[in-house]
Amino acid sequence: MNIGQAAWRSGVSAKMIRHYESIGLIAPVGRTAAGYRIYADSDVHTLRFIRRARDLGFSVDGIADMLALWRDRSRKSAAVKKRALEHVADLRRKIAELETMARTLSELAERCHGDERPDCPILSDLAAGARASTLAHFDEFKLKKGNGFAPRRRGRA
Amino acid sequence: MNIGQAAWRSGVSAKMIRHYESIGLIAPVGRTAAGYRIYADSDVHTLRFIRRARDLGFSVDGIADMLALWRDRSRKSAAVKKRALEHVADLRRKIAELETMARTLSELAERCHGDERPDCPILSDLAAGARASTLAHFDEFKLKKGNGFAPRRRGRA
DNA sequence: CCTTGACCTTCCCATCGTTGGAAGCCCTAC
DNA sequence: GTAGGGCTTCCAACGATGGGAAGGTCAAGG
Repeated sequence: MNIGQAAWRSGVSAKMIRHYESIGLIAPVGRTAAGYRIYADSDVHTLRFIRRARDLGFSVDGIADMLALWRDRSRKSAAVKKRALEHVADLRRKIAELETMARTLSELAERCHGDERPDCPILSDLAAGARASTLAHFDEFKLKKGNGFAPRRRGRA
Repeated sequence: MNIGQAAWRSGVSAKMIRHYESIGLIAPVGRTAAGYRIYADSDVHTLRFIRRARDLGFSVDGIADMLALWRDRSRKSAAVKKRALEHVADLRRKIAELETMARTLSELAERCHGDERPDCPILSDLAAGARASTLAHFDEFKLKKGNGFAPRRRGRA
């Protein structure tokens, strides 16, 4: 079958199939005399695997790992589980991050009148700026710069 | 002060300050004869506002909106609240998405022995592929393609 | 005076996953 | 044989950020 049908059957767009081939996630498939890519059912199967992994939020690298494990019939399920749990941990981290944002922002919004008046704790918070999360970067910065960086007087700033 | 100190004080990297200027999020600042950008305390204040908004997950467009509201002293707090709550809704959507992934994946991982044996429900699930989330695309696809697209026989695929 | 080193400038490239478009060939149905 | 779709490749963009090169500038110190 052509790439269009493979895309349709797998749920991976033709565009992405070509992309995945170009970055080496999937091996190049055969071509017709005219240069059209030819896909077999097994290729569609692989593409569905990829689609499903993508839906679970795996990165391309992660998908590559999972694909390799899938194809390795002597794999240990421990290896698969490990990968999966690492990914779950990543997801949880991300979720916690977003949760913090959402919580902070809805707390601020709750305290906002939301009427005709201009005063609003949301803007006040943003304007105040220097708070916990915003202060963290000072350390990052000092660390990143190899330190010895602190409030030394800068030229004629 | 120079860009480096403005970056240090605001928590926005010099790189990003230049970037924000180039995309019009912040107005171009004055320059010395040598072309160095010159920042005032008020600029640092604006940069901190941006930094804080970014920490709350606002996109550049969102930040631009918030900045405009901040500067508009006749704004209605309702407008600010609306924007903020829209963003919270976006965050919640994202969180729900990630939650679904994490939950699915940890359920699968829970059922995985995680030992020397090769069989693993995680890989089985990925390989099965065609399930709820993965089937959704058929509709998307048909819709996107203007329909009348269904299983019509394709040439000699 | 000249060097050193930290700073600044612009410009290009990379990331990550995905989509869009353009130009042009191929295939099939009518 | 022509219209229309599908296929090909290549180039670009999104969002936010970082890395680095090549070169100008500034302050301090020998």
